[in-house]
Amino acid sequence: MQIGDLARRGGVSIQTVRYYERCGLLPKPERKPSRYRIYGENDVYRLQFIRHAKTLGFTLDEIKHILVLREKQVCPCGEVRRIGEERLTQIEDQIAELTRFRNQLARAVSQWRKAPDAAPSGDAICILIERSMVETQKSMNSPERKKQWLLSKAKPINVRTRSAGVRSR
Amino acid sequence: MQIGDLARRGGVSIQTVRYYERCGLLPKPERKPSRYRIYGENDVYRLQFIRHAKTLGFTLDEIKHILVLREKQVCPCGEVRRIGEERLTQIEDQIAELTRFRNQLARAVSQWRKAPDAAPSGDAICILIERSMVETQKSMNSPERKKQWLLSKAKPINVRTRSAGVRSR
DNA sequence: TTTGACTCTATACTCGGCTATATAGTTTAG
DNA sequence: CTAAACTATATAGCCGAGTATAGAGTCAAA
Repeated sequence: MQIGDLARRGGVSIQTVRYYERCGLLPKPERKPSRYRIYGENDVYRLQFIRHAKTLGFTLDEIKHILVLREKQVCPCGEVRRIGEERLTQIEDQIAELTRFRNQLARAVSQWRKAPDAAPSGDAICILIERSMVETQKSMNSPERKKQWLLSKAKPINVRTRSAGVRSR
Repeated sequence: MQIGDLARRGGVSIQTVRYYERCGLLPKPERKPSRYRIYGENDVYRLQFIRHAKTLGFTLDEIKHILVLREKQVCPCGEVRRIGEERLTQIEDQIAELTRFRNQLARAVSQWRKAPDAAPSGDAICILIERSMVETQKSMNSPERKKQWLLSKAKPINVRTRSAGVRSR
């Protein structure tokens, strides 16, 4: 099996396969005399594993860590549980934060719906925003910044950007 | 007023002020003969406006657009409303998506809590993840990818990274 | 044999909003 | 006068997970 087949079956692009190899997520494969990479079924499986771990919110670094443990014959279950719990907490924090944000924005927007347009005058830039500035400034307590876990998961399988045979330009 | 004072009063770093100028969010200021930038009160106000629009989820591009309208004496209220509604919808979509994700992950994690560790064997990589693979694969409908509005707002005023006078190294 | 499909490496670019560094000139307090 | 504190420009880097491009080599069918 060569790289294109692996990419198709693994649901990623060819560049992604090579990228994963560079990152150490896929092992350096054997090569034909032409230097073409040769893959087997276990590589397909590994790609699917990576894909699934990604849908569970694991970063590539974390997945790599798990794969390395596995290669050292060490059971990765503990790590997996730990990361899972951690990610769950982060997601919940993020939802809470987004919800607070949504409420603040919703309050502003609902007032904007009622408010009439105002011609620009003086130093003012946009009275809608400026009004909501005054209103929210009291309640603007900024929580300290945490690392964000931007839903990397939503990305849906990423089925080959451009199908084979379409030459660029 | 020179750049450091503006930055302090506007709650951003000096580099950010210059960055905003490059981006067209702040006008090119007058200069002293030494080429030092000179600012006035309206620049402080403008910075605060930008900061506040950012907390409402506006991107710098959108804020710039509003400021440009304002400079052309066009009332930006319509745009502001439109962007506000749009951002609100996006945030709500994002919360919904994150919540779905949270549920999926929570299901997996709660099973991992109960499951015993398993020594690595055969082709398997991590049975915890692999098990949740089989279980969720049926329900894995991947919604098409939308632009994310990663809570740019949480960033809390960004009060000068390094206080004046502390030299690097 | 030639065309088209495939693959190779290396490098740069994407997104957004900054931040950091190097090097040089200016201003102010003691 | 000198040293600290400030400012200037230009350029590169960060984060994550890839994507894009250039230029070259390989392989199979008609």
